[in-house]
Parts: sequence; structure tokens; C-alpha cells
Amino acid sequence: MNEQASGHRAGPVRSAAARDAILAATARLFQGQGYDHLTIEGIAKEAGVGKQTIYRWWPSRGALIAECLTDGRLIPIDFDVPYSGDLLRDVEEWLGSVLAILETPHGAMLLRSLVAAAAEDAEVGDHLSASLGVDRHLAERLAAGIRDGQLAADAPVELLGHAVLGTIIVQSLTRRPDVAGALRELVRYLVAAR
Amino acid sequence: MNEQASGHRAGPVRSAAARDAILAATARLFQGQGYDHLTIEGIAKEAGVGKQTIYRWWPSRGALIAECLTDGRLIPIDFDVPYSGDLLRDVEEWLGSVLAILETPHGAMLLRSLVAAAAEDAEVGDHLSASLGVDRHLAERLAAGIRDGQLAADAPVELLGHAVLGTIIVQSLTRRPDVAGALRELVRYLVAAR
DNA sequence: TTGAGCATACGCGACGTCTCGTCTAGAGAC
DNA sequence: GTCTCTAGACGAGACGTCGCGTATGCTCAA
Repeated sequence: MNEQASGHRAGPVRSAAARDAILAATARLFQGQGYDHLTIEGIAKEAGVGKQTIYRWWPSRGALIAECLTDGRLIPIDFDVPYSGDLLRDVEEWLGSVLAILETPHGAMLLRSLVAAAAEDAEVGDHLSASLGVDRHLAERLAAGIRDGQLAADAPVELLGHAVLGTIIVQSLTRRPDVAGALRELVRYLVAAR
Repeated sequence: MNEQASGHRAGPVRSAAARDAILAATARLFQGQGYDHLTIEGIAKEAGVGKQTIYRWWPSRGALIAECLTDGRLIPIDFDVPYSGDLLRDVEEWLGSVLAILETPHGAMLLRSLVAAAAEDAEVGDHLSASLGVDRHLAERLAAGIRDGQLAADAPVELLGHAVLGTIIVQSLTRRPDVAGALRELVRYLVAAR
């Protein structure tokens, strides 16, 4: 009568293959066509899966996207910030690798899609900045900069990370050219010795 | 045979009443229900107008939103930055009036809707930062701060404006509490004498 | 024998196009 | 001036399509 400690019960267990196929298809279609144009039926067909199998496990399109994000399936690269001792140089290098992706038309579309998804779904929003490495990597690197005396002790590192990410987003939403140059100028100002 | 220089032609001219009813209905529904849930058919019904009258003049939902933005129908308040001579105080006051709107649940939803619309439609993106007064007012006030010697001469005022706006957006997308406190801390850091 | 899985039908709502009939306002003849 | 003529805007809504989320079989593995 009692379930075992491991949580066993009668009947088959959730198919890892189906889960993986669904998430992979979601990521593929999301990157290929953007958030609008992403449909549950399209995902089901692409994954070779019944619609109900998706609805059984995910309540919404947003939840699907959020899980792809945490699985690292939407932003395959892990943007970590190098540590050479020179804060400005390291941050600029991080920025370069982020922008190298985001400045392609495909990357710009990807970012806008992520923003659209985040605006619509709270769960996606929660994971957005983390997935771009802003929380884990950039803020940490800035904090190290404070320890090294290269940044003011009262600098709000977390907020500066969000400010950089936010600037990228604004530039992207307003379809500015030369995002890279502008961003470099901004971080140079933000990180400049005070 | 030739049309007159004024571009006259036979037949009735575009109805200003219909245009106004449509834009007013769009703004009303946008603010009431958000960008998703905003439908052309709903707008037509709300405005007491045929669908075709909308499709005749606007190619997309985004174009409709963009026109509401430039008409000042979505963000009725014009957030201009005061000039007291004290840069930090003025910027914080501007921030306060912006956040007073954005921190209500309704305002937060409005901002997320604007971001979603901007992510989906380039035309909306073009007008987003302008409508929040970031371009016209904040950047100008920062520039005046440089003239007054209260901000570094090399400060990229336009970018700082986008950084503040971007931070607001990121905080909003990630559903952070205490946006106001965080933002105040950020601008205090950005505007601090160097 | 239970429940995950695939497949598919269903009602619903919104899409964007199209076609009605009505109405309006400039153009051209008188 | 007045009186048609006509292009085109307008409200209304039907149309086919698409995707939604739900419901119902049926198969198969644990």
C-alpha cells in the first residue's frame, strides 16, 4: 500500500526520451523562428510527440522555455568572465563574447525573443539574467574588482550587472546599430577608477 | 485629369472620429488587459468600428501601439526632469515620479506589456525610451549636469539614460521587489561626483 | 492493472481577407 | 450655383485557417 521511499508506484515512469525530444524541439524552434511563431502543436510535431504529453508536464509555453533556459539549451555558451587581474579588460572581454553572439541578426532575434518570453511569463524572467551569466559571472567579477581595489567599495555590483544587461536589452529593443561600441563605452565609464 | 497639388481626390476623407475611437480603444484595452489579450477584434468592438477600418490604416497590432505611444495615449504623464541645480536630487525626483507609476501592479504590468510589444515590433521599440522621457529629459538633464561640473565630462549621457531604463526593465522582468530602493542606489552611484 | 505515451477529434477564439450596402465629398457638366 | 457621378471610407460580418487547451481511444511497458 505504501509507496516506497524512492517514490515508486505502479505503471510506467516518465519517459526521459520524450522529455528530451520536447525540450530539444522547443529550443530548436525557438532559435529558428522566435518566440512568436512558437506553437505547442509545432513543438509536438517537431518532437514526434503527442500534444497531451506536453500539456501533461508543462502548464504553459513559458514553463517550457524556462526549463530550456535552466537546461542551458537556449544559450549554449556559458559566458564566464575571465580573471586576469585587470577588471576593465576582463569585463570588456566578457562583453565581447556576449556581443559576438548578440550582434548577429540571429542573436539579436534570440535576445528579443527571450525578452518577449520574460515579459509574458514570470518563470522565464526569473532565469533570464542568470542564463546570460550576469548574476553568476559578471557580478562576481565586479565584486572581485572591489577586493582588488579596482572598483569603489560601495559599487552595487549586482545592480551594475543588471544595468549592463538592461542597456543591452534597450539597445536591442530600439534596434540600435553599433551596440558593441556603445556598450564598451558604458562599461569603461562604469568601471573606471574613481 | 491631374490631381491638384494638395493631393485631393474624389470621395470621402479619412474619418478622424474613427481614428480617434480606435486609438482610444487600443489604449484603454492595452492598459486594462495587457499586450497579450489585446486583439484586433476586441479593439474593433470596443471602438464601435469595422475590423477592416483598422486593417486599412494599420498593418499590425504593433503599429497601433506605436501610434498610441507617439500620441501619448499609453503613458499619459510626461516625465520631465526638474532642474534645481542639484543633479542627483533632480534625477532622484524624476526617478521617483517614474517609479510611483511603475511600482503599482498596474504600472508593472503596463511596462511589461510595453516591453513585450517592443520585442515583437520594431516600430514600438523605436518609441519606447522616448515615451518614457529617457531620451528627451533624462539624458538632457545629465548633459546639463556636465555643464554644471556635476558629472564627468566624458560621461555618456545617452547611454546612462538607457542604462537606467534598462535596469528598470530588468528589475521588472525578473519581478524584483523594491525596485525603487535599488534604482536609487544605482543612480546615486552613477551620478556620484568623480 | 496502472499510467505514460501517441494520435486525433473537438469546440473555441482570433487571425486576416473579402464582400456587402451605406454614406460622403470632390469633380465635372450644365 | 446646382446636380449628378463616382471613388472610396465606413460598419457589419461571413469566410477559411490556425493554434489553443481538453477529451477520448488505444498501445505498451513496469
